[in-house]
Amino acid sequence: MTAAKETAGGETEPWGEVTPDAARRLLVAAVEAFAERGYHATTTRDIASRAGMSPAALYIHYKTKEELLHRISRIGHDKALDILRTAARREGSATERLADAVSSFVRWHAGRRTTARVVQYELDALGPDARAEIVALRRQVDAEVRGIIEDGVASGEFDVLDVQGTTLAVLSLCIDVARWFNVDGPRTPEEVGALYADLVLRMVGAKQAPGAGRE
Amino acid sequence: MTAAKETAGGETEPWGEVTPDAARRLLVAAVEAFAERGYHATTTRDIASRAGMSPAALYIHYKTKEELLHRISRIGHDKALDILRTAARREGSATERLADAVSSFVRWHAGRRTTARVVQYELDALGPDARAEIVALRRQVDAEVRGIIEDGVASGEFDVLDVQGTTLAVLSLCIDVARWFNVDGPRTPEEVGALYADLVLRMVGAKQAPGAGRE
DNA sequence: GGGCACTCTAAGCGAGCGCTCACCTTCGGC
DNA sequence: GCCGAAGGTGAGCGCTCGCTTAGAGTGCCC
Repeated sequence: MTAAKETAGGETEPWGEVTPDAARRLLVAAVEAFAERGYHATTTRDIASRAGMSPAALYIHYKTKEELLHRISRIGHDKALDILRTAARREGSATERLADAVSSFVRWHAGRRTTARVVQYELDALGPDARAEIVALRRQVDAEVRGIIEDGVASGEFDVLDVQGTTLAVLSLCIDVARWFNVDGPRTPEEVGALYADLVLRMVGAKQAPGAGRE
Repeated sequence: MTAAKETAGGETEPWGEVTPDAARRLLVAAVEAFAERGYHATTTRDIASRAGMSPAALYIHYKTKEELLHRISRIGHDKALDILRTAARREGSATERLADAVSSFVRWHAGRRTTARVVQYELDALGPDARAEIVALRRQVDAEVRGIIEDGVASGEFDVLDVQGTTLAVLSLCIDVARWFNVDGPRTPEEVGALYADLVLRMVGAKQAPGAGRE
């Protein structure tokens, strides 16, 4: 009642699982700051002031600046993995599932670009233990995409020489969207998602798009 | 005579254009440090000690730490642009030129990964003026690739719906190699270059590889 | 063989960093 | 109406940062 939900729109509330309200405000401020300037160029004073608090308040909710990055990275990777799993395990042909996976994964990287940027590009700033945890999640991400491609090869839908290499390329293409996507640019996340789904289906030699094809 | 050339092998001497010997050693040290830990996490003391000098020696050859990054970024972008121009302006079909451009561009990003990483991922650490200069070079990079794709569409070799979007995706795919490529990994830069050339030809709907095709 | 330009070092300055500590609120339970 | 837990602040500690300064070593020109 003191403060209403502040996020604008769309899908599930982004950082709803971060429970004390002040902790969530700090975390959102950290995501913005890390995305804009990078982890190492961001100061704890900057994060706190974006959240409307004093520098000391940060340490009531987080032990260190690195713990903030760790929490952000963990939640972000969970979300990314969830998106891919949902697409990979739905009903439909491998072609449909791959197109769905790529377009939704790309939509997330473009639409939630600030989060995705931190999640994908600040991995090296984590300490060894936290890094290992995140790397394990990334391997699961890789496995989901590889699984769809393997299904398509097995069913004869796809024509792929190097499954692991192609998986890597597909993921790389999607992830890099967080680097170049510009909110003020000419493309919407949906448009980029549709374009990329088409490009990826071409990469795997699919017989072409499920519905979105040219005439 | 006191100290021989130290680089191992291949192509043109990488930082040969940096003239006082000490300035080159500092610049090479900075490339390594920036690539490993990022610009903001690298200290001037770290750079100087990698070059075997005292911290103050850096400021004899460079005004600031940022000037070092600027010089690295400038030389690196010149090199990247040179690679693409060479491929784009050789003789041959659009298919051959695109395959050549992608495979050589990818070979550079994988083989000179440390340099490429700094060049592609530390742009935001530059000040407005230096950034503007580099962004102009990037537009030329984009224009070279777009030119080849437009040629292929005009000649009927390629089937592309969104030329600018596809150009962006091709470049994005190549650039991201600098993020994930691992020197100790299972693939050589040449293998990745060949794989990526094949994938890109598929993306543009080329009638398939010029020589490297399956049977 | 003295002067000078060039290169480099030892020492350290002011600033800003991540983080801590002593203390002050607010508020539900009894 | 008092109490303790939870959440917050202002001040500041110890440290390291980018960068500067005074001066030493070296080689080349005349």
